[in-house]
Amino acid sequence: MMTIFDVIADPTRRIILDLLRDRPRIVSELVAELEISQPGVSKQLRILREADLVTVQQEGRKRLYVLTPKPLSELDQWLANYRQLWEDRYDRLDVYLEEIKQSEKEDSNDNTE
Amino acid sequence: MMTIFDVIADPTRRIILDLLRDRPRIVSELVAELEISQPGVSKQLRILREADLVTVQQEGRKRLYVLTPKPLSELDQWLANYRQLWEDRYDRLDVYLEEIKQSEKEDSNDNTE
DNA sequence: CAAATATATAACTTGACAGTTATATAACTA
DNA sequence: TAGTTATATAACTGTCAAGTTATATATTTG
Repeated sequence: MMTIFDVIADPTRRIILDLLRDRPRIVSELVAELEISQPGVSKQLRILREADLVTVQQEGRKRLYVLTPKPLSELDQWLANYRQLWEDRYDRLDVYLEEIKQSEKEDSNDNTE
Repeated sequence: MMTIFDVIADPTRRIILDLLRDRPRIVSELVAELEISQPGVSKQLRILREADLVTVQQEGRKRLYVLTPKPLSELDQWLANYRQLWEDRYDRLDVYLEEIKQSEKEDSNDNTE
């Protein structure tokens, strides 16, 4: 099965999600925007459906795809563990070590021989 | 080249990031935690390096890997476009449509024959 | 210096997945 | 009902990346 990480890794699927963020779309609209074949689009839509990132509304012979973004919150939760780290950058070991690395780089000029 | 989406899509790399979130580690420590070979770990570390998600500190013959989480903010920015959508769920078209879908499902019980 | 340790790189294999074309299914229309 | 439109599914192909083993590189130690 595909994790949410796998699902959003694909650029085509991200484009679809971004399009649906604006408004729901029928398949042919998505096909028009994406530069791949109609079956290719349907294939990605199936994956998005199985990940519960979209739902479908039958409209006669058309199908309206609607964004249901809730599963993205899982990604958000994972990210939350890191958010703090990149936000307050000043009392962190990694920054400290990077500074060391920088000064060592500057030193290492005379070692070249 | 690999996008940040590709980088975090791999479960091994996510484990490495999560381990480094706790504290910096030398390669052999990471190898001990992950169930793949040492070269396999080194390969993923290279990808994390190229994505600027980690930096290395040479410590004698050991190498200390340190998390530098800033590139994850790109992912965060992408997510930000959706966060609002799953948070306020009550005036959204998608929820409305999902309710319709639900009641239609309940109706379709008598069609089974 | 030789042996041992720590890590990286090279070459290779394999599996998965995105895209393709061809076809099926279903709904509307003349 | 026959034809057309809209979408999905099936079968196939090619690419790519994750892991492997073997080897190279670099550092420490006796």
